[in-house]
Amino acid sequence: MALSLRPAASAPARRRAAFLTRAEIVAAAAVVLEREGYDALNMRAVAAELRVQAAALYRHVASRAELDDLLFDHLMADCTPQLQGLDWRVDVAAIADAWRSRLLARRDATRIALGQVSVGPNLAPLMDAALDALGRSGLGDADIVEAYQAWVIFVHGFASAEASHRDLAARPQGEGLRIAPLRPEWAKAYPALWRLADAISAPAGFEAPFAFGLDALIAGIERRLAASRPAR
Amino acid sequence: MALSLRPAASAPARRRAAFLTRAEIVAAAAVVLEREGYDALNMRAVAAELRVQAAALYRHVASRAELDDLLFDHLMADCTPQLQGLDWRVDVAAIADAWRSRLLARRDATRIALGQVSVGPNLAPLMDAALDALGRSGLGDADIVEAYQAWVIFVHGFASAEASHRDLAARPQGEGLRIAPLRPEWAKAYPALWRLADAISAPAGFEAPFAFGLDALIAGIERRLAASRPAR
DNA sequence: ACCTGAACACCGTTCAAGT
DNA sequence: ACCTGAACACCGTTCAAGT
Repeated sequence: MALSLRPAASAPARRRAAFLTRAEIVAAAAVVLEREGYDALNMRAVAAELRVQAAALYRHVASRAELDDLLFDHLMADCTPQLQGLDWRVDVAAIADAWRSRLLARRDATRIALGQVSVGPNLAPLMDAALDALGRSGLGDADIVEAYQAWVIFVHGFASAEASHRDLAARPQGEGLRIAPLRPEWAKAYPALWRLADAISAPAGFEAPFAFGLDALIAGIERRLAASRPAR
Repeated sequence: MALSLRPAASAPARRRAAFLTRAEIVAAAAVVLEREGYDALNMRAVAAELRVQAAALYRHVASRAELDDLLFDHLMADCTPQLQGLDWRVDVAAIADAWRSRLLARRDATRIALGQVSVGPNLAPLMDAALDALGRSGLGDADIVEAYQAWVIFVHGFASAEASHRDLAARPQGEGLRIAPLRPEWAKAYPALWRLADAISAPAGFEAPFAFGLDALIAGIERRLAASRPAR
């Protein structure tokens, strides 16, 4: 092998000006995610974004799982909307809309959210706003927690379904093979499924069913309130 | 190297009696899943369960993703409950309960469901039963689809949350580090979160919030019905 | 203390060669 | 036609060695 004639053009990658930080790593992960998607997000890609070796990341984050945790919280930064603080129903709906919109606005955010369990500095104000709004309805603590669980599962579930439908629809055509090929012999056995299959696999939109579910949950809370204080 | 003195004791793994089949592969995948969990489910493990090389599987399934699809449908076999077919509300609730129970009864089923999009022979009757019951409410087709979407997302979302909470709680202690360590300085900034954090991270149970959400959705359908035929 | 270079175990997938 | 054996690319993670 001949020695390279060029000096140190692509040289030993001169040391970085400063040390790595967790925040820098998380921000780089967010860039990779937005640009290449979750399937391309890995420790080597994040390291390359920072012009660093993958092993260097482990000095600052414990594992890939922890990075995902930190990343998800990062994606939810400044998501809490301005609230009027008067009508709890309005606020609960506003937070749900903001949360859902953010999940859909950050590429593959719902795929990361799945393994997510910890509460970071960006998720905390969002959760607090939701719990506070639910509390202003007059519900007791146990009922607030129940309603919150149902509400947050609904918001995340809907965003996940919408995101994965959008991904599927955007496939190069042919990759979409995995989409339900309903079998002809089911026409008679499963008439309701047969009749509605197209509408289900290519829904007109997600706003309407989202609003339907959200309204139903809010109405459910109102009914519970009415039941708990029977007379006035 | 000396020749082995033992004859064909652990010999060339005598050929299988019959050819592999898709059904056999899916069943083996289900066995591995139940015994070792989703993290240990991979092509080599499924192949080993069948005493076959991993590459052999690709003659019968296109990819790991397709195997997951087939596996999920397999896990939902015979899940459709006996329905009275009279009151749609009762039936919608019964199907939701059966669906949720099955998701929770099959180890890591909710983790597979996430990528799931195709409709197999076991999912078809379940979906048909749900759509049929919703249709018996008197809703129009567009509304049936909306209600179904909200309903199925709620059922799957709840089962996912319950399963992942159960997994987390079952960790050897110490692995649970990823559970939200709320920061002390949040006590004042996020009082609602602070007050309810314990109840949220260690919910008393999932039956109650599940029933709450399900009732709310059914009540939401009733309200829509009432709105669409104002007088009788 | 922090990062590099090299390695290890693991996993989905392909492919030529056997039967 | 189906399966084996071997390989490839890839990924999370570890660790001794450099600075």
